[in-house]
Amino acid sequence: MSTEKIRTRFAPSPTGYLHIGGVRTALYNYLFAKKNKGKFILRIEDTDLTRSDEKFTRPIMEGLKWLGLDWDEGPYYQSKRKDIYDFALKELIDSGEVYRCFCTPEELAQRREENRQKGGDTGYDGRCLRLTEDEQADLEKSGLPYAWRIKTPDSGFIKFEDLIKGEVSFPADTIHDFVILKSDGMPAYNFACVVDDSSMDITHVIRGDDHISNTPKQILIFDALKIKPPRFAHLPQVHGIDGKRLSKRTGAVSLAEYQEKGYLPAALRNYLALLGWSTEDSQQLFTEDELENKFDLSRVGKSAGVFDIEKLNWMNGKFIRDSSASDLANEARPWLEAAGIIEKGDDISDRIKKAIELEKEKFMLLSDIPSKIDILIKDSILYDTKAVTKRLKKEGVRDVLEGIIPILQKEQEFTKDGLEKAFRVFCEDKGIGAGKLFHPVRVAVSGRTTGPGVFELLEFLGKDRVLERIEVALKEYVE
RNA sequence: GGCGGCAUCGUCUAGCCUGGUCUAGGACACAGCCCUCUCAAGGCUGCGACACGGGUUCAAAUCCCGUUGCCGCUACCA
Repeated sequence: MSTEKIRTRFAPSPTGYLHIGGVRTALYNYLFAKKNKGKFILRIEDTDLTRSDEKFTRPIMEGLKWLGLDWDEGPYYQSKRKDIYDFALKELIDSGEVYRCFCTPEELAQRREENRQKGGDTGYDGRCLRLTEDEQADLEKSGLPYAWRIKTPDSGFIKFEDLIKGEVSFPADTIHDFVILKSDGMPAYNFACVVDDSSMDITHVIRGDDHISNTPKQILIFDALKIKPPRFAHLPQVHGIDGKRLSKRTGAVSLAEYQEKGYLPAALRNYLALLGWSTEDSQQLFTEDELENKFDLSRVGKSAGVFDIEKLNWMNGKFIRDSSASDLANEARPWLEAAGIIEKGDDISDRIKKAIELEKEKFMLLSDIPSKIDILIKDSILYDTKAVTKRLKKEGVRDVLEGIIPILQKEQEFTKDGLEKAFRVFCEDKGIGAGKLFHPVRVAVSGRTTGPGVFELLEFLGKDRVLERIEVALKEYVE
């Protein structure tokens, strides 16, 4: 065991919302750091001045926090670290590892297209490397903007040992001299990434495997800088149900959407952890501590996974059922307010918590809560047409309901046990099946065929409201 | 096209390194049954996979080679 202090990082670029695949990458970085008592660092990769926007950094950070992925350091912004990249570039200039390139992006794109048509190599042809010193000086004097390219070897192999994929090897001649400093003065991705990973002492680079072909380029930069590269772990991709990269068409892709739909952070974390990682016994449900203790990069799979919303839904319901009514009520506050079940800023009453407790096993999402408990909380209810037809517009219902009223009135305690006993006796006396009474009563007092057990329902509503609703039902719906 | 990665139930996966205990285990979904005043929850049962083709071996999901398929990269984007 080395005593090396583990440091991981999540490095999103602020060019849009927080993608769910990115969130999983962040989670794995976080878990790996926690598991090894290391540090998790947040770095914002905003070197693309045209696509980056400050307005995206906030939702990214809020999303991470919501999921419980708090970072130990940062956020560092690459756009504010220009001096560091310039310094590294200076080193490479001094050691002769880089050269100026005066080709414009347009020229490059055109040449690339031509080469592609011809079916040839699309990489940079190294023409600026062949510029004579005089030519170079002239071009520079003319004020033409230029970029810096790194010299890459044209024979041999670039290999590295990936913690997940094993040994990965690239023929060097497939990697052409690439730009490390753009003509606007900003570092290109691979350069900024290398300089930062090294200056931030990142020990393990854990990222999506769409970066695997960037890795040899980065290794080349590390080598040129004479720095030992970190360890790499390339995570398999997360795909949509169509097997392609996750896209809007195949479901929600932004973390915010899951939050808005009523998923619990703990459930999403659990689900995402299992999308690519597993324990030997295939354990499905984890507490936060278990996740941090059991997570292990060596047990991350190699193949891409499909994001399965059905399983997430099940897991969310599972976590909801395991939550206390009081915690649930607090988590559900935004939805309760939106539904008018509580006023903005009000305390959540014990009555609401009790209602949540009664219906807890039926929620899949937090957003399901209001529509399930409203019949218990609101003053007036809507009668479902189908429920009315099925249970109230039947022969004998009037007799039964009218007959039960005095029984209800007589009930002093109005507890579920007492009520049940009274109801069963009533059925016995009348010689009718329990269903003949229970079903109409449920619909009469709740307007629905579904909900808590009738006696829990009656007890919760209380005598006055029960009687009142039965009267309404009798008057409006029963024939 | 070139380069790279990947391949076990519909989906997430265990097993593969260290061949036999695998008539391939778990979970979601689906179907049925049980429980039951409804809806759920829960329990039980069922359906369902080693991509294909060659080797190696007494024995292969596991090792080797090839084929196919899928995905990614191939930018002065990250």
